[in-house]
Amino acid sequence: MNKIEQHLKHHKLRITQVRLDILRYFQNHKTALSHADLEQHFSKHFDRVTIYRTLTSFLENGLIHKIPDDSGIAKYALCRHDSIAHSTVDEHVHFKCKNCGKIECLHALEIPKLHLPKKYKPESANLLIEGTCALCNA
Amino acid sequence: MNKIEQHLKHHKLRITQVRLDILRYFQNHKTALSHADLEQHFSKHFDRVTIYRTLTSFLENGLIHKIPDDSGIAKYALCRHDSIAHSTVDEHVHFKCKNCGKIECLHALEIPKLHLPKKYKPESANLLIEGTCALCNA
DNA sequence: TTAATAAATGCAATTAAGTTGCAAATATGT
DNA sequence: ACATATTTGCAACTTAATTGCATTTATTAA
Ligand SMILES: [Mn+2]
Ligand SMILES: [Mn+2]
Ligand SMILES: [Zn+2]
Ligand SMILES: [Zn+2]
Repeated sequence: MNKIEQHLKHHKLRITQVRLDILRYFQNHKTALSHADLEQHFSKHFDRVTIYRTLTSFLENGLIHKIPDDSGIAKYALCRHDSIAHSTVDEHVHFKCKNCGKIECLHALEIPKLHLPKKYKPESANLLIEGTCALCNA
Repeated sequence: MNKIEQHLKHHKLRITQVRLDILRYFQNHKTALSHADLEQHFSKHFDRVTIYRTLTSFLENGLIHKIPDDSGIAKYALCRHDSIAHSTVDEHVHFKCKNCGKIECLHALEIPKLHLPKKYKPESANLLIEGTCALCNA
């Protein structure tokens, strides 16, 4: 039982080929991925609906998170609680490059807590910064 | 020439019935609206494509802004530069209620500037806070 | 090792959001 | 009132995502 299989096990997901392959693919990419990205790469091997359902199962079981942007196309990236405990919701900033279009997780940057108007109860937050990324500025 | 007509004129848009009606509708609603919301209300009077194109023209001409959330369904709200100058990009926080589903602009809350990693050049930012709103907590 | 079973997959069909082309209608400036 | 560029309605189309169902597979327990 290798690392990736353990990762699935740990999140109570059955070990199947599509899950192993897509999980590894996420691990090898530092930028967020859309269904279309995965379909492009895996359509020879798996049905597009299976890819959708794989993303859904990863999302529901906390392996990945969804990153909203104004495009309306869902993008996902790995959660980083590679630690033992299945906890610590890691809320971090996302960066979208206007040049190359890629979205990155800035795990080092926390989203600052704001003082909301009376009676508003915050539970989670999403901060997306747009601009040009390090690579495109090089 | 009333207030709403002037608003359109000021943004170099021709004065048409659908624009007057939809602009007024935005002014009367404090929460963000989707195309579906507008279609629900206006389908008797205007074609759905016309409503899409009205939103696009409002967006391109700075009357409204688009608010990204994880639903993938585009929501829009009025920009508030009712001032004379066509400027001052007002970047503010948005709040989405997990109970009633409504999205509000928190114009009073600015998005804090963060220190990004080297070579990243920020240009704009979107912050969406989710939780329960004042009304749902009352 | 096998058998039982719950879960996952592939495929076809469907829903839903948004876009495009084009002819007809209309707003605006002269 | 006229000329013209813009806007509108309608039909068709694209794209993203979902659903139903029969088949296959992973897991657990005999
Ligand atoms: Mn992230
Ligand atoms: Mn707003
Ligand atoms: Zn870039
Ligand atoms: Zn609410």
